[in-house]
Amino acid sequence: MKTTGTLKIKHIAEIAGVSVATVSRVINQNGRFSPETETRVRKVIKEIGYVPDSMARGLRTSKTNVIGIIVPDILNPHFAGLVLELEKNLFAQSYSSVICNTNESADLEKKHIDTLIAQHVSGIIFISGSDACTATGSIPVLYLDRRPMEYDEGSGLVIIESDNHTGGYVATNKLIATGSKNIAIVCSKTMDYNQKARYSGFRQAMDEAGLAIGGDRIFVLDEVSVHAARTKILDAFPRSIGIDGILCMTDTIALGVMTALHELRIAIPSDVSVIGYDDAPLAEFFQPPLTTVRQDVVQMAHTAARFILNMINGELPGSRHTIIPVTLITRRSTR
Amino acid sequence: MKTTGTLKIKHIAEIAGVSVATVSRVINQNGRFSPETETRVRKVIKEIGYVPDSMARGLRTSKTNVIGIIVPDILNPHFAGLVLELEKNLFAQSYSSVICNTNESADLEKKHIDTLIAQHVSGIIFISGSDACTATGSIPVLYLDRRPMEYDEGSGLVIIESDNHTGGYVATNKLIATGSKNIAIVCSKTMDYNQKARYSGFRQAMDEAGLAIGGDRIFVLDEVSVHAARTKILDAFPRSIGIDGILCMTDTIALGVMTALHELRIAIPSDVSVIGYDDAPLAEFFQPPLTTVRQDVVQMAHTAARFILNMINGELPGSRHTIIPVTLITRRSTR
DNA sequence: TTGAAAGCGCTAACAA
DNA sequence: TTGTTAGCGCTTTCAA
Repeated sequence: MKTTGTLKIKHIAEIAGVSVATVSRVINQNGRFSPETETRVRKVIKEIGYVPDSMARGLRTSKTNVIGIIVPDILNPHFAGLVLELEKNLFAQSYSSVICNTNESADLEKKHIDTLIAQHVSGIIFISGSDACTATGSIPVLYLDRRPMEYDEGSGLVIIESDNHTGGYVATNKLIATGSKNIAIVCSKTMDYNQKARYSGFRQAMDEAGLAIGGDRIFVLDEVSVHAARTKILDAFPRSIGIDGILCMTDTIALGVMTALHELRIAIPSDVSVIGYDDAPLAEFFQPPLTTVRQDVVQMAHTAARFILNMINGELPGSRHTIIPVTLITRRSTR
Repeated sequence: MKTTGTLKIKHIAEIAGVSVATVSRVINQNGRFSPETETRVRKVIKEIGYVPDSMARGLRTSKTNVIGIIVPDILNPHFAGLVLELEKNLFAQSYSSVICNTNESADLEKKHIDTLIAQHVSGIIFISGSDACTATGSIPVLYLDRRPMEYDEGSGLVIIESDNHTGGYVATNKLIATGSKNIAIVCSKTMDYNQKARYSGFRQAMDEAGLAIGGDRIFVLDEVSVHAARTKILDAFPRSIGIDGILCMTDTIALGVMTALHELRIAIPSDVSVIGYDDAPLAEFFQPPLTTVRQDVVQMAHTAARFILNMINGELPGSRHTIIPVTLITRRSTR
């Protein structure tokens, strides 16, 4: 086994006593060739340790077996989990993943997309929800977890998301079932479609229970961070009256809320129940352990990987709009 | 701005009224061309949104501008941070990153390396500490954070790591300075070189203070996880006597330790001080906020990116063995 | 300062 | 069944 890379298809052809075309046919299993030829060629390839130059091949076929993954923030465990599972599934099908962290910047995202296109990636998975997919030409594209617009049959977009409406609904119902009546909600200024859906679930549950949604019980953060949530609660909570349950749009927010509540000497859950969203890796070790809505990251990524591969092969994805169920994880931050 | 990807250098040349060679020269900043030509060409490129085909370019130059990054676990915030910064630095220099998660499996790592080689990556950064770099042929390779063997001038390895010995040393000294005398240490069964170095710092500090290292105060975990740490402390702590300080090899371990201590109704830090390692994103929100050793992930990644690029360009890396300083972050888990 | 043209290694028509 | 050959889009001599 010599150092790969220096030998070309021409050498294989010469040694095997055939033409380069034949070697190519054997490698790619297309066209016809006699069994003897195939055996001879394969033998030479193996002996000599030949590996086709994926660059030349890619130039010729414009197929790379590389998938671009656009992700807003790989430090967020939810996205990291998605990326990890995606990479795992794709790799198992002989696809490489190029992960592009956008840090929520549209500019950076655009640059990344240009690079991916220049690399001729076979497909792009957007976890970012940006509408930059319009710039991707004819490359198969799919949205995972986030999406750029209200779902519309005619848009032609392929979307895989988790059941955010139900998530918000069951979380709120949990709060209601355990005795909360004056329920607050903490969300971020940039309400994306996921948060909107969670909010609509919240509203449905409140409506069904005949509970009012107080405008002064909707806390809006400038950004999603523990710090922002803590500050907001510290500032606004003392002025609010009678809040006995808080629905947080993410576990990160929930941690900030709980931290503030501790500082205000408000007991969780006896005074106030807190519920999060995502089931972050550490959520079970918060004080108290956090009741939260778990998204099925494995299933989401698995489905996305399958669908993008379908699309690359010119097939239809299993579905244009897939909604993955969520699970309520009950711990001790609710009564 | 049209859809990129379908236009080639030839189109730019036609529109700008020059030859493809000139366009290529402008893009690559080599050869000579008049300032007016350059301006005109750049304008067209920008207007039309042209991006060179990296495949064709790669075929021609046999340079891919892709770096492989081997990482054990992207879900670990420490590694995720490293990867994020690496990707950021590399992207700024027009390099793409292919992130390969090994899940600590040597088999999977080997497969990933084969793929990277077939893709003709320009270089590989190992965050995994595996010795699989021997299989990479003549591709520039560099170790970041972890390494496969005791440092040896003659090995020819390029290693960038953080100052683990000093980290263990200052952490232990913090414990000692705040009154701990019977100090325990929690590490994992698979003591890698980082943990060994932290341990040697611990030992030096203990020696200097004339403190004994009790064999019954060394807790060894089967794996690094909150759960394993919690279980171990719950089981072993009640049998140990007089422990008043605990040095944890990672923040994850520290969280498990603190959780167990809470359950055992042992107060932190008044009964026992706890100190962690890594300064995980959530460490400041633990109850109480965790004193820990922060590694300079940004500097580590920055250095690694610079060095691998050096090596790819046939230069020597800045140094064969770089040690990045650490910082003690004092919070309230120590007295 | 610029252009023409020869490939980089491979695949896929088209011929034989 | 096999071989010949024309490019894929780009960089880079070599000439002008």
